[in-house]
Amino acid sequence: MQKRRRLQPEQSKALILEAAERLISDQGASALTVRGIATEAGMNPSLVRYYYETTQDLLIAFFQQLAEGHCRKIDEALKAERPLQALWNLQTKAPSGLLTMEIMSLGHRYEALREELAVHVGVVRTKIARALQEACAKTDRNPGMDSPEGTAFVFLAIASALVADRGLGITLGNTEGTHLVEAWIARLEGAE
Amino acid sequence: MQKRRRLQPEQSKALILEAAERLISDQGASALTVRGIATEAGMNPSLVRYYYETTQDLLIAFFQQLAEGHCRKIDEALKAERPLQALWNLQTKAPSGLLTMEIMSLGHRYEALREELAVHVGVVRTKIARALQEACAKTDRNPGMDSPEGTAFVFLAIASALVADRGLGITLGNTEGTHLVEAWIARLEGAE
DNA sequence: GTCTATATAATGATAGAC
DNA sequence: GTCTATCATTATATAGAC
Repeated sequence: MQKRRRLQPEQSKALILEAAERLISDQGASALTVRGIATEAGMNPSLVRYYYETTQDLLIAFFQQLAEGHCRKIDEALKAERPLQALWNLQTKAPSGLLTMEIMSLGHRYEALREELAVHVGVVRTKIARALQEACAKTDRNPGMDSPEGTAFVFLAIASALVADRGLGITLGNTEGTHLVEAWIARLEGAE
Repeated sequence: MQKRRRLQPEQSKALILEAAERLISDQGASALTVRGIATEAGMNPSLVRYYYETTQDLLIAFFQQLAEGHCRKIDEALKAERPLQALWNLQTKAPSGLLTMEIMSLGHRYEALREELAVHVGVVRTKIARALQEACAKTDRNPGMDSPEGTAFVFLAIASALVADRGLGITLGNTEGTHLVEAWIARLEGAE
């Protein structure tokens, strides 16, 4: 194998995590091997292990970066004119269709990842719950929203299912379900 | 290894599929190996391959059996006094928490399984959509339900998320989300 | 129908040269 | 920081004895 030109650690690490994301998205969690990542990133397998001792370490780093980016995008969406619709777009229009599902599956296998995942989901749901409350307060519709957390859970559940379906080629009811949610959002944000 | 007493093919096949279900539920899709199944089922690895040539063949057989059982349970639930609540119980009280998620992940990997999965999801959603229509017609509430398929999609999305959350130890908003859905069902079935 | 034995390939992991 | 070389383990898969 040809020697790569010497890179900064941060560059190599970034290449590794990008390769991991591509592999999981395209081929599923079970395709995530050290060798596969190395090939995908155009480097030697040993180099992957040099930066991440175990597969779980790599997964944790990968997920933390993903979660951080996700939180940033959520905070951006919250500043939009219609935050709920922006959040809905963020959660459903994501290009990496099955990534979330594969991460849950990996969380089933790796205890440490599962804990990270649980924390992140908690943060996201709390953010969305707050957005729901604020939308209700602003438009005076449904001002006594019974449970923002419960509604946030439902909101995210539908978005996840939509993305998973798209990844698996399932379509029955998706368009109509999307319309139901978007109509509900429009009503809540007084934009109908 | 001690020789097992000679079994009927159907018995051995059943043992294999049961072992597969336990493995996937407990340890995730990536734990599904011929050796793992054989150990779990108390038989020789070669015997597993005698009945199922490839892992994909085994998965297809496993899923078809699972899907068949699922359809049977749905049809039973449809005969209940409150079919929608019975369906909700069926979809959310399932003991095998992460099984559905793992199967979707496997579907990501195995093309043939993905197709089986898509067909089954279509059948289930259609059954539930019909139940929704009938419930509306019966109680004269929301008689012009705009989209039974869309509502069925939403119904199943929330149920799946609930089960996945339970498997991963995520709880934020689940209780409240459940109440939202159950109240909605009660209203639809005129049982409030 | 059940098992032993084995071939082949891929896995995670380690030691060490450069 | 990057690579070669190698190990033990585990995977799928076959051939054939009983």
